[in-house]
Amino acid sequence: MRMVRTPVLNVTTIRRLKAFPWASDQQVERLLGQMDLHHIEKRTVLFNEGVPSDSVYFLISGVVKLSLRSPDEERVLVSLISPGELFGITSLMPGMYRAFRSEAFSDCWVSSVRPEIFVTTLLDVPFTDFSALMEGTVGRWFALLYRYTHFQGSSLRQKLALALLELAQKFGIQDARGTMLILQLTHEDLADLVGASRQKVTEHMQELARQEVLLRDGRRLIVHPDRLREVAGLLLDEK
Amino acid sequence: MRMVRTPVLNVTTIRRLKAFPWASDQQVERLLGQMDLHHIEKRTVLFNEGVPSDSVYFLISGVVKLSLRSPDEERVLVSLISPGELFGITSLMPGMYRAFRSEAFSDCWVSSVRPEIFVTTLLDVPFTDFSALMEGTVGRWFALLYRYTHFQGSSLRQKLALALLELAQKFGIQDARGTMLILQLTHEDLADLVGASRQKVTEHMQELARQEVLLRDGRRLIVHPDRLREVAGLLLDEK
DNA sequence: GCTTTATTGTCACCTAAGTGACAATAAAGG
DNA sequence: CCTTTATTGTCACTTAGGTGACAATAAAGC
Repeated sequence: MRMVRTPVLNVTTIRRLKAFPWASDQQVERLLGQMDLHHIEKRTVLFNEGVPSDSVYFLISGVVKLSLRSPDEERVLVSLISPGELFGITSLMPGMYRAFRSEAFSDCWVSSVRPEIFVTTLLDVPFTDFSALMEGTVGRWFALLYRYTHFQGSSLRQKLALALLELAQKFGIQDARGTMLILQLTHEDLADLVGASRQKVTEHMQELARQEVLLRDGRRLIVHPDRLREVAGLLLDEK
Repeated sequence: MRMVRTPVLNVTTIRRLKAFPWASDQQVERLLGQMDLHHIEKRTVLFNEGVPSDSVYFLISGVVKLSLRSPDEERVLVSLISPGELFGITSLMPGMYRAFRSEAFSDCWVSSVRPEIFVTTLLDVPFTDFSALMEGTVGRWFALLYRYTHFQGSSLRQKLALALLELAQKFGIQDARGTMLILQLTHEDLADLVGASRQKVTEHMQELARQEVLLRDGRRLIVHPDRLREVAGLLLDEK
């Protein structure tokens, strides 16, 4: 039997980890009183991508790994979390699902708390207000991060589909034939967006048009989000 | 002479653009009273990467492009902003510099406001508190987005350098020989992190060791952040 | 210390995408 | 309408990195 000594979680620990440097001792103490402590063994999954976000986590010791599965079932390692870091912060935005899987990369001590408590303790403001503001501001960054992490391990074809999907959400209007992008994009713009050459984008766009994933009306694009999602290798419930 | 009609910027406009849906009419009105309005011609640069962040922007009409220059002087198109979106939100975190260049992709109407005013009007909380909390929570996402956007148009060698640089910041301790990563990483982990094959990572790691950008002490890595930055193709003042 | 398992090193071969070069269209400007 | 310029289409060729296969080490378990 392996002995595990429970770490002390007090203001001193928090200060040593350089977490929440702006918060007062009282605030930190109040927060600590409402956080619980878990010991997580290496390779244990804390949460999976796609599940509802209902806690904020704080890493006390060990290393946590954030990952994602790519279209070809490989795992993309998105980030490694070091002690003193918060993670699982999709829970600070309303109705969001986990974007990444988090699992213990080594044995860890982790503390968790409900996002409402986290916010109201550290900032004297109603959670719903804070949360809505977060979504309106940082939500866009998040969509970007989503696209870029999904680019990893994707083919040009899949990257194009992901990029067009994002454009359809932002610039699409419904049309009898699908979703029309109200935007004059050249193949060169698309190439810059997915990090590819103009020529290959031309080739793939023709291929996508041939397969009726999209069609061109002059220089306007009309796309089928469902088929794009399929091409991008996303499950139908994602995003 | 081209006529430009100044758009009306009132609560109705904001509601039509579906911006700040959570805010009350009074809040929106107070905010509008403190925002100014600019007409920006196509291709005009609003801000460049690397300059201090001192305003939040709101796009009323047109399209704004966020971009980045890659190691080989190409431009990476990071995102296209649609009407109703906020951008330039690095200014919501303390002391941050612009990560991307923003320029008008078409003729635009843009409104701007100081971040302190933005936050205190929409949320009844001191800006410094809000800003610090943002940094402590969302700041990590931002670092991730930074790495992923810089991956675009980089070679495996450069991606490895970027990834190791991030790891050095998180898991590095000073050592006589450089910055030691207190982390047992296999080449396979690194490969998952940069989206490459294990074999090629092995080859490049040896090459980097041969050029004394890093050295191995058993399974521990000791890196030279300055040389990594050079390999990654970052200017010395970046990050 | 010896066996087993994980990691690293190396190579030949394959493939997706980059590149240069140019023709074919389409849009824009007078 | 005609000219100029931007965009798209196509192709042959090159290249970075993926892949499979296996040997050489190193670490872990007993």
